[in-house]
Amino acid sequence: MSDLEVELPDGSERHLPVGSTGRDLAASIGARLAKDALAIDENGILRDLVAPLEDGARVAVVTPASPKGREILRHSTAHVLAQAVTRLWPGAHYAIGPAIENGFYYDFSLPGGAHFSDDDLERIDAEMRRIIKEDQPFTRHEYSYDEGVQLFKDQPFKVEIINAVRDGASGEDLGEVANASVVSTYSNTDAFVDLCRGPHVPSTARLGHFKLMRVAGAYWRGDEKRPQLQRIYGAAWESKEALEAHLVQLEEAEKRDHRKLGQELDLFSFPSELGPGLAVFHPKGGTMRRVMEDYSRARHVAGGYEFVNSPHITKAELFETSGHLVWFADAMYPPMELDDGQNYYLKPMNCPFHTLIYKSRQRSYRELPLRMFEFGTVYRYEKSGAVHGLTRVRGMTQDDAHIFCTRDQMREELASLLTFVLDLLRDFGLNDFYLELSTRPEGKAVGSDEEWLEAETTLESVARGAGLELVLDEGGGAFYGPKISVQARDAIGRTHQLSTIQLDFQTPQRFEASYIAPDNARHRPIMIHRALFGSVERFMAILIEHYAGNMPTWMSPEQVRVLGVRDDHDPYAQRVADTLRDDGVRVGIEEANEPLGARIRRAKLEKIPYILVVGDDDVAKATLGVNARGSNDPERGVTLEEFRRRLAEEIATHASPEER
RNA sequence: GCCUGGGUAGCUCAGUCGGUAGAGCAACGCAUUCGUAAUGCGUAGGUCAGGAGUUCGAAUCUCCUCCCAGGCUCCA
Repeated sequence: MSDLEVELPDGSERHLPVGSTGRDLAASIGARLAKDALAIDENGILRDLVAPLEDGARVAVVTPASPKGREILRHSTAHVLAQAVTRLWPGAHYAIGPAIENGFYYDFSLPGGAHFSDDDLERIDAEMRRIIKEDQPFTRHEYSYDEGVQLFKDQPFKVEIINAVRDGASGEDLGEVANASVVSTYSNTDAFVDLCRGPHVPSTARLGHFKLMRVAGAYWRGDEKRPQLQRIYGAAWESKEALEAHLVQLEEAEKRDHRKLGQELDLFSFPSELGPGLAVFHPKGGTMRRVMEDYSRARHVAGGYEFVNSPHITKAELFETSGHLVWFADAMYPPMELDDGQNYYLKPMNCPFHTLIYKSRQRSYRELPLRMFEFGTVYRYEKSGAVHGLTRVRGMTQDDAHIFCTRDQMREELASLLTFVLDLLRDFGLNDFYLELSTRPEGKAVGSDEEWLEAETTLESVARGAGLELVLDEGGGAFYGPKISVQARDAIGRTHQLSTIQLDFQTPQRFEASYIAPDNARHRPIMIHRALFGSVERFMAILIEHYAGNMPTWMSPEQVRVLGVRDDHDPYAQRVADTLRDDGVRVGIEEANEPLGARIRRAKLEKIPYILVVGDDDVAKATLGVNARGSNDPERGVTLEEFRRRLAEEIATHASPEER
């Protein structure tokens, strides 16, 4: 009897009878593995456990607690969701249902234009658990395209997918497709059949650690001109523990939500009188903001930037010249028409203003690079459904600068800029970065191919020179040029787009900006747009979430609060506070009208870095009781001098009390 | 902009069948003087998001508008 031979991940080889399957392989390795196995990875392609093995293949058995295993679990759970929905809503159309990070979703169109409600999730959940209990096998079948179309004649979305694949469209974004020439399906015991590339778990009994999370609208194939479908999101994991850990993590993220903390810590609010996406900063949030801005200003002074200012509104002419009214009008507030017939616009960007400053007189090559910085407040008419806390607003302040330089200077300027950016972000406590290169947006860009190519290749080589991971974002650039963006991972592993650096050959041309070079002729400068925080509001939101509201001491609105044990200690508490205030510390005091415990509790809830408790011993010996944020045992008898020294160092190094 | 779900005191939330509104915290007043996460008593606080409708009567039912959340689309 002839054998086939496969290679395992550890390099060993295994012989099995011809016709053996992944399941046979797993069984030959061990009973435990056979029980765990969900599918196999054969030469990098995932296949069902019951698929016959290929001679000479490199094979790995896929188990649940692995990235590939989870993907299969999630995808299979999505199929069970679709089956449950079709049982509960006969005639429902199902579209696509891929595995996603932490779970899965499936898109539906219900008969008669019905919609899911939150209550339906419970019914669907119960139906899914029934299907899982029925231990239905997932069985693969293959058909020709025509057979496939016939099979799914009542499922228009499936037919559209089959036709799109046959017509050579990219299958990637469709989530579930056939391979080059066959339409594959998976069916369960009853009438449910789904178009799918596979693989799936052997049986629904292998599933069950899932939770339906929410229902949402989603456009068919992500296109807002196409019909909107009903999407159900779910989380799915390999075990009860893993699912619960994920749900706990969601709760953690919720606790860090800057909108919640902004309310609790009295930092900012969104009065409904102002409208969506328009925030006001309260004194504490205002202090935090001032500290961030002051620090940024100081770094920019040191970095050779000039400080400029520009108004919030301007005649239409400026944005006609810049191209914004052609390319960016969707995101601009409608114009105000004035008596003289002029249209005035709120500015969505600062660059045209800075360009005018550049043009205000003739420039010499000796002035370049010329770096102009402004905390520029801009207004963008975001779609009402897009605004989100401080991270997506309609009025925001950018830490915006434009650098005018020669082509020869461009590369070096970009390289030093990247160092400048990363240093600044590190000073705010972010350390884990990668870069993203966004290239020319198809059909929405100005400038010649040569210019774009030069800009993109220059940016790419500078990005590579930074030694960080670089990810390509095809077509994600601005209409006037490509960009590098710095992405940062926060304390709980989420990534945020922060700084953007954009290269722009277009604006100087459109405004006919020039400089006189050593050859005594006019030359065109190039322009670099860059915002390091992105926007002050958004950056603050990210930091609040990164630190869960426990801001490093230098950024805390109130750094120290002094509490006397009894009211006859208040004068000493006041002297301590005065001394610290003279040191430049933001210090508060709460008089002894309430029990000490209550005052400490309040200060803790406000996340103040240091609570100083002073009583009889302290008055006698000029000492303090130091209760640091994050610590459970307060320190007694610290001299005022010692505390001042420690605090000054902590502030200077941007450290937090938790790090001590 | 679109889909789903929301909006009750400064905050977090109850409010039954349609019968004109309640708690805790916060605020304010008085008392309390205390060594590391909630002292006691009292007072005040509401156009139930706004408007229209149904009804003898609306926080509650219907419609419209505004705002919020989660998604989609878009994006810093």
